Amino acid sequence: MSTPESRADAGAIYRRYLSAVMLHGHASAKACDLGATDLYALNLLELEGPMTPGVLGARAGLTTGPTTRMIDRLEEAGYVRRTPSPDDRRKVIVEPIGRPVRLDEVMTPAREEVGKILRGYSPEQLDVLFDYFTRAAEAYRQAVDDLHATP
Amino acid sequence: MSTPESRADAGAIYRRYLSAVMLHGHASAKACDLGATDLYALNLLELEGPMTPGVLGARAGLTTGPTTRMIDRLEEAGYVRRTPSPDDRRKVIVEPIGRPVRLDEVMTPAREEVGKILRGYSPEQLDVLFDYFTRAAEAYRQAVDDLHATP
DNA sequence: AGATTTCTCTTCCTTAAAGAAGAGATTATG
DNA sequence: CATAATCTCTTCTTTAAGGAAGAGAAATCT
Repeated sequence: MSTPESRADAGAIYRRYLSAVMLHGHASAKACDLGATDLYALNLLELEGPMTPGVLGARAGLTTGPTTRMIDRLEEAGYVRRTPSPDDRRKVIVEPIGRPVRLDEVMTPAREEVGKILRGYSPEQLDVLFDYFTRAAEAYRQAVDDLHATP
Repeated sequence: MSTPESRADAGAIYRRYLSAVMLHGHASAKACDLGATDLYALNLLELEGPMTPGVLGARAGLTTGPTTRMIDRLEEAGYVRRTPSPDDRRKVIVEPIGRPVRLDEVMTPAREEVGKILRGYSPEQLDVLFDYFTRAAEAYRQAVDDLHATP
């Protein structure tokens, strides 16, 4: 499982892994009646924290009309909350509410399975994995920014 | 970076990582004018290999009409190819075409950045990571199946 | 062989999400 | 202090994707 030959299809393994993650995310969202854009916004909020409808819409590639309605949907479904901005009364802050309950629930089986996998590693191995998670997350976040900058 | 305290927010790190991966996948697809369903189908094909429109549509949660049109879109965009099934002339096999060029291109910056990160690990550490990728992919794939089974 | 089922595709209709334009409120600017 | 700019939201229209129903070809069953 770690011979030089097997390292050759590292790319394939990695693509397969990414596909599985994406597939699962999508399937979970669909099971919660969450559209693609709504899921995108939730991921954005999870990753970057609370932001105004303006920037949220811009980063999701939406004009203001759809942005308002998307936030309406997310708020009604309990994923998000609108708070007036303290320093500018025109603005609104959209913040994710803890963990989206419904989504969390749907993802539980996968999380437990992954947890099982992770518990099979030694502390040193876990250090490697979480080091990777941290750095890869930042790399992907950065890549999204760049994509958004040069369309 | 590996103290017991930091292990406490393992969940947060992992969620953040998943969000970043999803976000990047979505953003890349959008940059290629790929809708959510089309991306889902591509991931499915990447993960499970060629399949008929029937099963593809079923696994994507579509009826036959939208399925045909989705495959039309993917085929026209060069992501997929239709081949007549050799053993049943009613059937069609939908197979992904190598790596989707356009999508591949858009994802290049992230891939290179992740490659850079991976090259920073020792062979033993890479073994751990790829072992994880392999097992997690299977876990997610299984979870999607289960989601699909019990809606 | 004839009837039935299976599979894909086509056509028409419905629905959900996105764009455009502008109103109302608030802040910044000259 | 008045004008302009900013921010969110509303309304109306457009577009893209999905559902329903059925046709045509081919396999399966009796």
